[in-house]
Amino acid sequence: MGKKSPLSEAALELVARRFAVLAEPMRLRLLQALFDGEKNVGELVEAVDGTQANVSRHLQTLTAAHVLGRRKEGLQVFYRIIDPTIFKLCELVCGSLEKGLSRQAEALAVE
Amino acid sequence: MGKKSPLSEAALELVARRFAVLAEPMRLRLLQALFDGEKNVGELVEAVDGTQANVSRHLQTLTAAHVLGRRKEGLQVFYRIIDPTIFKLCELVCGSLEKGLSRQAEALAVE
DNA sequence: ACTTTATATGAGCATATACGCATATACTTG
DNA sequence: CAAGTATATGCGTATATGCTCATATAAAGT
Repeated sequence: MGKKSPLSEAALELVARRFAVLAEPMRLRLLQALFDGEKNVGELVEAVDGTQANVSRHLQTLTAAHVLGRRKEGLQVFYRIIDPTIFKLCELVCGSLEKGLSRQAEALAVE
Repeated sequence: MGKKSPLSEAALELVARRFAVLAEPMRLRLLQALFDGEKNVGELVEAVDGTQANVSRHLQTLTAAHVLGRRKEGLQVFYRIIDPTIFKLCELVCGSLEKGLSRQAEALAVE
């Protein structure tokens, strides 16, 4: 597949949707909590300090987007990251933000 | 800087904000139009087939997020991508989506 | 100074979505 | 089958944001 052809409108909406899934602090906290492996909902609720209902909803969103995988074991449901690009995406953005912050730091130092 | 420490709430909001900036089809179209170099607003309006007002707003959003840079030349304003991570971010997401699509294609073929 | 051209912005409307509360569903155990 | 536990979901509300129309600003030419 080529790299230069412009994406169709439908493809752009998929890309946008993907970024939107990552555009919520609570969902990022969930992903962060899952960085070191699978957890069940109860553990996640505690890890991110949210309500059960809200955490559950965000987990649905991430699962529907194929970012997370779901595994049921008795009463509990375990979630895990199944999209390996998530790690790199977060690294890239964090790196970019660090540069931005050091830029700001410089500006403050100068003035 | 370490790679494993959990991000603060403030940092997570910055990361989320960054993803949110990329979570709109129109802004992605603008970025796509700028992939091969700087363009002025008029050219962008035509390239993405939007209204001047709307394009201008999205350009402000992207500029405020330090994704785009601005250069004024007479009556015209030229925008360009100044954040090099944008390219990699889009590549990663597109790659991930392609996998998703081929997964869907397989599923269709099987059933 | 007036007009024209390029870009930005204020106001209002429509839509999306995050959150909380309550309740439903699914599974286990007695 | 009743009760308890873990997770999901319907509903209402508040907030954010994208879009359009109209208008404002800024720079250039006459």
